[in-house]
Amino acid sequence: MNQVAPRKTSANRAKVEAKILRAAEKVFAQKGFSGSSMDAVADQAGLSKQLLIYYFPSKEFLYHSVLRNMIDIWIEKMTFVDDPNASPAEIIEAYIRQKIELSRDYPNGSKVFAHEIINGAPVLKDYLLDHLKPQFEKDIQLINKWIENGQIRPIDPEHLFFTIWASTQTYADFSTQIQLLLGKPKLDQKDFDRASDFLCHFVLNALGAQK
Amino acid sequence: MNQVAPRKTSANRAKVEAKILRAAEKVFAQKGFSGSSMDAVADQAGLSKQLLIYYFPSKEFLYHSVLRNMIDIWIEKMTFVDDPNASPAEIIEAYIRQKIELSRDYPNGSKVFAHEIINGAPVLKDYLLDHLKPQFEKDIQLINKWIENGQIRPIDPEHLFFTIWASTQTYADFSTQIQLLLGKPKLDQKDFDRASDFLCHFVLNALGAQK
DNA sequence: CACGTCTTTTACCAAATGGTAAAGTGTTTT
DNA sequence: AAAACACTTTACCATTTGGTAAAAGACGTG
Repeated sequence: MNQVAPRKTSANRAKVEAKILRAAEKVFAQKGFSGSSMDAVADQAGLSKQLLIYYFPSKEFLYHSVLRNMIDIWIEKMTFVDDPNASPAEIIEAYIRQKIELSRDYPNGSKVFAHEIINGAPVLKDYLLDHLKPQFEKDIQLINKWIENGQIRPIDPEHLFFTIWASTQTYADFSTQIQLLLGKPKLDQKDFDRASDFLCHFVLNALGAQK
Repeated sequence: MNQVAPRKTSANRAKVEAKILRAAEKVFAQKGFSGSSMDAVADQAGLSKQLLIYYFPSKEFLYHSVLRNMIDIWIEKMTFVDDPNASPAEIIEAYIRQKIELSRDYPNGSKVFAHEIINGAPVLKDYLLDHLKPQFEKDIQLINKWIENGQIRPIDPEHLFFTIWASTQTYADFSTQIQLLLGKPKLDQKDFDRASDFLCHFVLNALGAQK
């Protein structure tokens, strides 16, 4: 039957699986699903292709696992925190900062999603419809309420989200371009802070939202 | 029986090449370079793989041709029009609108670039350094002058560009997601107009730029 | 130590991939 | 009409791809 102690082998397996998922995330981030090979993932993870296949029996399963590993935290950060006591400015500022943190902390995850969406979201489409869209519509309503109450300027709430998503995720997805133009080999904490500060001021000014 | 002037064969070749480039753009847009096969491009163009290879002797050459085909118009639209008589608001509004038009008119080109940049810009890096960066730095200076003159609020000019680029290109690159959330099978002219209007108002308000 | 279970390696394989070679067809030029 | 050129098809090929099968090793438990 089942062991009481967390069976040494299982513990090991979890570690190997985590290592593989990190490696796969990196490879898929660069080349997308079709452009990535199991061999490349195995190399990146430091094991043989056959062993990789032992842990993840197919490329599709591996890809789905990578997505599943990120999707919940991802969608959570794409929706507002529901705090009825906070002001619009506070909610939006917290929102922007957490999105930038996501780009900083999970650049590969962000790129995997970017590939998936550019590709037409063949895998994530249903999930986005079921989980992101309802949240999105709720958040739209909240923004419309703010507009009705005169708390922010009247703007197109849908496009506000598209703009915030795009301009926060660009620090992950297009980091190469940004590094190139800033003349930096890599974006550091200061760059992300500047990005957050810029975007918060920018968006709050655009909305005419007082802190 | 046949035209003498612009050598019938050459004229035909130009047409076939154009057809192939359109097809390749579409395929590369979906899967990126490594994810695309010559077979897929040939299929999309409606000819045999061998014939495709006759016109474009290698996949790399085809990819480079696709990029070369877009890059100049692309970089041109990423830089300000130098009109010393126009106000900041006018320049920026024109800039945003032309970027949105680019997303509307060349969604596949935009996605090919997106793949290329996400991938680390292996092909375009040098070109961006040589052509985009100098223009970028010139435009930064112009914005700093506006700030000094009190024509717009003081903001981080670099990040202003990153935000405008991201939020205009998202209507091409992430159109799947936007369609999904707007509940539309395709973005139409009205959607692009709304996006332009939103972004112009949004950015000009954020900058405190009077029209 | 012998047993079953989990892990790793070795050996293979059919399909897809980018590409070559050359034969055949059509068209233009001399 | 013949030579020269441009286009298209057919045949082929080495490598890479995702994946299977099974043997060999590692290891804790009875």
